[in-house]
Amino acid sequence: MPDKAIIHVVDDDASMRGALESLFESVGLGTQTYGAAGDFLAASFADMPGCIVIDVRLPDMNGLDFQAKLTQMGVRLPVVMMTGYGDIPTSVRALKRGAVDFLPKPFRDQDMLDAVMAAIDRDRQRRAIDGDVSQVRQRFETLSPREQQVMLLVTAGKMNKQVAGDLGITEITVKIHRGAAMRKMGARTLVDLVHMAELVKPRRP
Amino acid sequence: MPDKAIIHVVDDDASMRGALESLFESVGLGTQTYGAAGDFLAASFADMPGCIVIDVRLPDMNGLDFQAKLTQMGVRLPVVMMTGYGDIPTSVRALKRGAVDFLPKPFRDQDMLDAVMAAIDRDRQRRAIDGDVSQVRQRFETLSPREQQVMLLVTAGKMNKQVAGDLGITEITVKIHRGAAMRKMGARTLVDLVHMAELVKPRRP
DNA sequence: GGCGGGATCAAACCAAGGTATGACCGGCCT
DNA sequence: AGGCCGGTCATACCTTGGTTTGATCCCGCC
Repeated sequence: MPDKAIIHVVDDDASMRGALESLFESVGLGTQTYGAAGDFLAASFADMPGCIVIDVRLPDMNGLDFQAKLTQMGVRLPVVMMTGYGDIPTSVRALKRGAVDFLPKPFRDQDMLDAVMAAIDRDRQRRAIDGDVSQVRQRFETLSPREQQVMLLVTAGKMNKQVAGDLGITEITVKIHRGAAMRKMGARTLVDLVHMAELVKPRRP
Repeated sequence: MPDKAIIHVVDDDASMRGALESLFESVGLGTQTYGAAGDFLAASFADMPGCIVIDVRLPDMNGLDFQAKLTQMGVRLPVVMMTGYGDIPTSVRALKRGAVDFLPKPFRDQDMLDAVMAAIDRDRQRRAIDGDVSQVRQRFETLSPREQQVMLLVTAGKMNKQVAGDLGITEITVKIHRGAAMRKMGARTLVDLVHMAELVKPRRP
């Protein structure tokens, strides 16, 4: 494990914060606590792997709005919801919006730990994927505009001469751009380049 | 729309079955009703697009077991759960296992229709993807064993001579198998073949 | 026995991919 | 002005990809 996971606990009940903190610390998980949703959103924290454990009903914000806020702010930590007075529609909505779990209070320690572990796992997976994608995107940005065009056309299955035709240039020039793209992207083969182009293009949120 | 969607309603309450049937029919959705989970599971039906609407608490089976049974039987219709006496953990479990929605009774007609529409949509998307995948897999099966091997190695980025080395044959033979694979798979370019190999290989359930 | 399919290989040939060298141009920054 | 970068192109040369023709071998099936 490179980074220790951090659990962000958001609850207005101080005793609950304390209980969760000692629970998480007891299994070696780092913990950060907040008394209000706003406190968390205002806090700047290193973007470390982990998750958020939050009560759906807080004085300053409800869980659904909190989720929306996170999305809007680009915070992509998985969320585990808990509640003392929740109803089914709320739990359904939370899960549909991506919450990992939804625990009614009181819950068993083990259930909370299971939920948190699942959330951390999801976060690690997302980070691994996002890391690859952004690395490839970053390299793609270092290509000159022409090189980018050529790469996209080539990885769409066009032959050099077709690319040349599409761009109104000669095949030789295409070869040069293509070679430069391969070098800069670190692609050994065309197949590699195709897979990278896959990561550059699509949107799947 | 090629096929009309069918909603499978499973509930032991006859009046609920009737109410849902008329609700769905009123918006042009085909409906099939069952008084018990076993009735549905025993019924053989054309695999048409649609979804299942089922009460979580039935005399012969609960909703969670029903979901497991569906998976096991290879029935992949989306499930909308409903209940009169559900609790949050049940709803959470159902959604985590893939249910599209979970509606407490009584529900508003519009909520049920929204859920069913979302489920049908999900089903159509799945069918579209599955259709492509199984079509490619089917074509892949028509390749001779050698052609399959060559195709997989080539789409992994290996050069013909490397493939030849790996398989202990000459480059010429590789070219022949490769050409045959392209023809049989209907791939115009290597890029096409790479994308098809993508569909043949992975598992994502 | 003969027939077909799968697998193997070779020779010959053509098309496409890839690199190196060298050159010219235009814009931009110092 | 000079330098750098991006883009363009050419010539030359080599590697890889891809097809055709033709041939051999083995195996299972009618």
